[in-house]
Amino acid sequence: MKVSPPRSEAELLERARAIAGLSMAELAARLDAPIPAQARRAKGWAGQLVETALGATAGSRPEPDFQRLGIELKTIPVRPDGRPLESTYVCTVPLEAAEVGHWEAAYIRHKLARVLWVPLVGEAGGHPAERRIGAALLWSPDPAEDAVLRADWEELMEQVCLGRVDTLTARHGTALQIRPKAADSHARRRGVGASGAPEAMLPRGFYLRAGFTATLLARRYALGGGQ
DNA sequence: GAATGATCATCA
DNA sequence: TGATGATCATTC
Repeated sequence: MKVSPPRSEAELLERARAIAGLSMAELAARLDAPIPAQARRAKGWAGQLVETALGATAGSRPEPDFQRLGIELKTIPVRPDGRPLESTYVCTVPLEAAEVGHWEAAYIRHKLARVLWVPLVGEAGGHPAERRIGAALLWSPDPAEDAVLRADWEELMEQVCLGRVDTLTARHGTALQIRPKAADSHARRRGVGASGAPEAMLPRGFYLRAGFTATLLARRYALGGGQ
């Protein structure tokens, strides 16, 4: 089944409302999509299905999911109490010095400028198909959140630029962290080595910590309704 | 291969 | 139990 891109923010939010309350199994049935037999084979399945249902366009290209609207779509697994089960992948970490600029122009900042969060409610360890689609939240970082992200990004990217990627672990950063992001631990990309010269290294990704996304998802209740 | 979509498996 | 590092599927 093919869904056309939403023409407006209102249309996107209406579509998100329309699928809220469905289980992922029910959404899969509507879209005539198969359900992976094993949970460990289903990484990314829910996210891609919700993309299809809402009419996202980017596929695996480095573009916003809703290009015309400048909105990024993120599904996020949450417990029934609303707390995220996992951290959230954002984008690849630029490992070559030439790619690094300043926060205002950073790709990750662009990517997080406007995000439609779609919670998928379920228990830890449950099959993704059993999760239920929650109420979506269209979010932009407030000044405090932007400041936190910026501070983390500057600290982390300084290390990258200095060729200290190998000393960076997921323990750095209060909201944003850097973790491996690859098919396996043998994958290699070009980056700034310890000597300052280009060197092959493990690709990394930026992830939002669960504590950060928990707070941002909770904001809707604090403000009395979100969207 | 490298980007997207993420969750799994393990250990502190 | 939660966080870290490793891994899985799909697309371009």
